[in-house]
Amino acid sequence: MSYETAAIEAKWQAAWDEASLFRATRSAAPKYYVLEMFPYPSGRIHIGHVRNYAMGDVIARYRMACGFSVLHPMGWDAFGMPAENAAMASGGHPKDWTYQNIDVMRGQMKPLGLSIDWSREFATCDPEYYGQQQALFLDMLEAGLVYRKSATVNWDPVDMTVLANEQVEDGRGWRSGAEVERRELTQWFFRISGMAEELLDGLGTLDKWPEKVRLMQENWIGKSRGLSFDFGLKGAPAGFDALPIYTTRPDTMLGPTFAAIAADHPLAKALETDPEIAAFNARCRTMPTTEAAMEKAEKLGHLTSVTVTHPADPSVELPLFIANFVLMEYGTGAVIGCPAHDQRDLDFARRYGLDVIDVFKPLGSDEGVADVAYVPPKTTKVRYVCWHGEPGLEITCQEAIDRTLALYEAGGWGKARTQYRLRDWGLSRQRYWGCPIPVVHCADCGAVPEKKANLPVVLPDDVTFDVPGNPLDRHPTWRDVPCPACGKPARRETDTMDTFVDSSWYYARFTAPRAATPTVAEDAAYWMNVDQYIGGVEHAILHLLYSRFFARAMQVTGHLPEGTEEPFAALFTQGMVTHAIYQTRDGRGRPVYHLPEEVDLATGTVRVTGEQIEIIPSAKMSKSKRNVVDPQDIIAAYGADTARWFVLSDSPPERDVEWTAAGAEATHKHLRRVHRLAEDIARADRAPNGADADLARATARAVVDVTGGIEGFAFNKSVARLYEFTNVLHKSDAGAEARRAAMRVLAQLMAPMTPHLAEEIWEMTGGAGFVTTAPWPEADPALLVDDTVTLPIQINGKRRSEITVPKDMDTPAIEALVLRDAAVLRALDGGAPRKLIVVPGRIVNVVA
RNA sequence: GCGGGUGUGGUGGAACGGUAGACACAUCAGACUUAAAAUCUGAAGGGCAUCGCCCGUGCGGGUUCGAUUCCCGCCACCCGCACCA
Repeated sequence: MSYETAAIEAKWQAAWDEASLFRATRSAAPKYYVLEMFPYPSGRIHIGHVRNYAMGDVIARYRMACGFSVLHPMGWDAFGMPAENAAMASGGHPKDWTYQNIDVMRGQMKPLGLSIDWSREFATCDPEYYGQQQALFLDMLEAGLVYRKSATVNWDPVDMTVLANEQVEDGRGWRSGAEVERRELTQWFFRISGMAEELLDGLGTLDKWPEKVRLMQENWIGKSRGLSFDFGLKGAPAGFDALPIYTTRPDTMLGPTFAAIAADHPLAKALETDPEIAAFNARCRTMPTTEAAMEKAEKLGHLTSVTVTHPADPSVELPLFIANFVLMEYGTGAVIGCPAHDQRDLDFARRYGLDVIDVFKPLGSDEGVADVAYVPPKTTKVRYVCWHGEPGLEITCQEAIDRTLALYEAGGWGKARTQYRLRDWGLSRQRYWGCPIPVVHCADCGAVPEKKANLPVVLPDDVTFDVPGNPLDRHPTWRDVPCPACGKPARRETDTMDTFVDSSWYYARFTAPRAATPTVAEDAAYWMNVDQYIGGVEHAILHLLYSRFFARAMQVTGHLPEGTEEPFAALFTQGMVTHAIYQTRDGRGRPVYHLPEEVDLATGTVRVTGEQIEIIPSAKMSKSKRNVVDPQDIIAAYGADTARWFVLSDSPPERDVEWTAAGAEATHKHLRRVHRLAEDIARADRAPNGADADLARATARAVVDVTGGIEGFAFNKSVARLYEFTNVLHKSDAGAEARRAAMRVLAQLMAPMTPHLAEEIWEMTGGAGFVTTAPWPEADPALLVDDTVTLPIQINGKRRSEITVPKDMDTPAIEALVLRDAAVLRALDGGAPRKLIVVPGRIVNVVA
């Protein structure tokens, strides 16, 4: 019998299915909830998906073998822009496109043999799902967690539509090429900032999250303590008496030389009677809205005729600028400029000829700031040149900050305040393919929540995408509904929800996916929280923070029980699968991307055209860059087990992995070798002999190491140990029964990674039932200890020799042996060692 | 720009502060073959040149008996930056 992957894999998948092995049920057993971030149905699965789900499956199958009642579901993050883009490009409907993609991708995933409970599958674009989301929204609205306010969007003046940041290229709309404007719209917001402190505190309990993710979230929430104060205003338009400011560096309050406000600041708008200011503000509003773009853009300002006066000393009068680097969304939309101690302020001051006042200097130096702002860590002790009448005060910046806060509070010039960088979550999207916001706008009653009885508010199917913009806005009838409050004709909200909303509670929905309420108390109580969540680092902030917010919001609204405020008990962030990008340039110098199979790497050319390619190494796989690898070919050629083993081996799971086609073949060879070995061992008839004990020890070792690798998310190490163990078993001349027993253990250890082959081997070698449900093997501790140990001998820190000694030999005895070692004698050349270090059980170092 | 990572042979990578390169890919040699494939066995960081030594974990410093690991300063690349999912 050869290793017929297709037949073997189909056989066992059918058998698992028949036995409903992966149907998650509440039971007396302890539960374990494994979840991989659900996929966006982009068209076909790519190798990154395989890596993600193979990892989750290892955990799920391992936990199942350990006796847990496992929940391992799968669904689809199905709303979003690509479906609308496809509709615009090809004339189809986003719904058809999405569901067809789901069918294709489900069809590609099932052959992988994942231990998924497919009975719980849903897509976020199912009305049964988003209807419950609308119910959640209404409850959150009632609980005061949702509100409306004005916010800026990217507006394409030619296409007359709102653009996502992604759709803005160099400040221009990606379709129209028109210069993008910022425009204000009234939009819905989740009050996530109100939970900033809780979300920050909660991070402290997440000891099974990567440190880096907690750090990133902490920095994102950005708690700071600073000074809140008002600048006085001179020459400002009527109604503007003061300019509120918040600064995290009150210790620099003696060095500001200017103040600046955002172009969208009310004061800046009021000054637009000056045509130059109007023009400057208009120019600012054509700048991209992303923080990265603003920070990188050239710092521009426009001097106003208004001046501000210092709160502690009104005789100090500073010029007021409107500046493109000040964001209205942050703080008060106005900043204090202290050039000596902020690089951005310094660049600005140099550009506009403003003074630079040193507030503090490094200890022992009288050097003033030139081109580089002096910004030491807050814990650094510095010399304050003149701190409120105390010259030469040598304290840390933090001490100076604290003293300044106290001084300003005492003087009534300002207030100490805690502030967060975290902004409220704008959820309105002016797009069709999303969850409709269940609100009706009534001329008399205002924004009225839809009645729960009328949910779901279903997206209309009869829409077209021949023109840009939101089809809901131009639908002839969908908008027209009676006001839920007064019954008069009113209009539906046509904005839909950010797709992040969909993915912020799906984990909870999986616990009762068909329920007529968002969740069911008993199911949520049994299954929550997710014990192991797995996904890409690119979600380290937004998705994970939003989910943590939603879990809390669902508690507030009674949809989740106590103890679920941290929905993901453990998080693992896998690395991305990257691949080189192959590109050429078109006539206008714009990049044209080529699929890996279209290029000839030997010559570095495109096969068909012979054009020379540029290779951009190691980039995130993306459809638009055409550097996506389809795992289908590997699965078709070698089977699912090979694909799974391949993506789990070699690279550590948290690390990005550069995909190369070579290697799948070799992986398959190994599995074939294991299969053949199992056949030999199953047939063999050989009496027990002395090697049985050695094999038993190697088996115990393998159990410990492979288990450790799985528990520690180091599947690559588990795989390496499995290779080693296979080699040992291959060479072992132990008796037939001993080898069969070891082979069964090998099957068990391989089962989470290559479940089909493992079942086949288990069956061949006389295992009972499914290897999938067989209890995870345990190692006999007695087999793990060796009675001798080999100690490397270092001379001056470099390995020169080694000795093998009994495990419990004492240090003086070891020292004596070491001093007789040939290499040591040679190095010492008759002299005595200056030092002899023996680390018991590990190493010896001779300092000559 | 800001926040967070990563960097080790030809390649993927391994290594509680303790033998750098486990395990594998690719390579080379041998066995089996008429031959090839498949399979099996073995070699291998670079160098000087043999049974010993030198150099080697992005770069430059430091701590230590000993540093891939800890500290300081750089460089390169990757992720995120709030309307991509």
